[in-house]
Amino acid sequence: MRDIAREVGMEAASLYNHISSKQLLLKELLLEIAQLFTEGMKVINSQDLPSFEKLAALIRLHVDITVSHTDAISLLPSEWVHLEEPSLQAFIKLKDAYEKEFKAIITLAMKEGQLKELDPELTLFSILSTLRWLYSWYSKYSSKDIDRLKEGLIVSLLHGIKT
Amino acid sequence: MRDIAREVGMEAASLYNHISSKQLLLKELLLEIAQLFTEGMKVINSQDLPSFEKLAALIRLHVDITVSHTDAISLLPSEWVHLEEPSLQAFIKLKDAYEKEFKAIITLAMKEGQLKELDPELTLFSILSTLRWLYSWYSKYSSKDIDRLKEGLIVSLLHGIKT
DNA sequence: CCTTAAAACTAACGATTGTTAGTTTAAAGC
DNA sequence: GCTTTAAACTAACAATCGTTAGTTTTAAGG
Repeated sequence: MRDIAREVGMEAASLYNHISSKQLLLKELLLEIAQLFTEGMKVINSQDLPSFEKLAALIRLHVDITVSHTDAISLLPSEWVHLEEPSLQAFIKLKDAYEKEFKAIITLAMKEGQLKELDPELTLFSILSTLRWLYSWYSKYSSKDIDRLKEGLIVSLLHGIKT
Repeated sequence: MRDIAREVGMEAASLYNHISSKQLLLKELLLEIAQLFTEGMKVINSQDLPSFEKLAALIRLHVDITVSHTDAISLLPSEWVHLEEPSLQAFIKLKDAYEKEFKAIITLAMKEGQLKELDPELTLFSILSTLRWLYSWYSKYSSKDIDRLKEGLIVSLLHGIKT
């Protein structure tokens, strides 16, 4: 809390005029981001798209959220375990639901012959790992290149890199 | 330190008969793993293999180290930033060298027409992200399925998932 | 100008952190 | 059986943690 206070130019105690606890601060940051993904998934799933295109849209969603919320999203992979109940359960619920829907799209795409018939779990894991680590890396792309990054990821993650 | 002590069944102070500081504990864990990757890369690079096969070998290397050192490797992605000098510089040096060699193999594979001519940096990032997150996920595979996991990853990451 | 309310401050609390000092226990070698 | 040494213990330290209480400053409205 003293680090945060220094960063915003006040004393640690003064933070408590704005936020009631450190734990609540973490919760608000993480659940806000989780909501963004949940809503993005909802929008994409409501559209009448081929499942392969839904996967491409999900990749673009991750890039967009990463670019617009880089700081908060850098906490997501490692810090959510420090949430306390009931926030922890709420977060896990959103996370599990998101991954379940993501996997359902992958499975459907495989059934429809748009993807190779591989292990859907491994495929999900492989795509999500890359998208979750984006924040630590995307800064090498200028804001103008974000679209190129999106399409590059779609090729890498979906079409494959082998000739 | 008290948590670690409880886990090994002794008092926190007793740990100092075996290790001189918490910081040194972190350093030994992380640098040992970093060495494993560095040596693995050296072995693979010394072999006379097509660059595409070197990439497959690197994927197998990551799976092997993840399986054999799961606990220590789970610290690698997020905790290395807490290393103090000079260990921090030593670690970064190994990390940078590893990524540089990995990228060189990717670039060569592209030049030789074994991979599509994509952004090598993005390709590296995409592969490494997945391999670095393996630890949080591979436990769903039984020890007999490790070979299947390796080959599944090679397909996903290199050959691509699209039909 | 005076009042009021938001938001900063200082000072300190109890808990926890990594670590040290000094002591006791356990096991091995002569 | 005595000595020695490794490795456990208890007790406590200084520093840092999140947080609270009480006070002062700042700025807006009547």
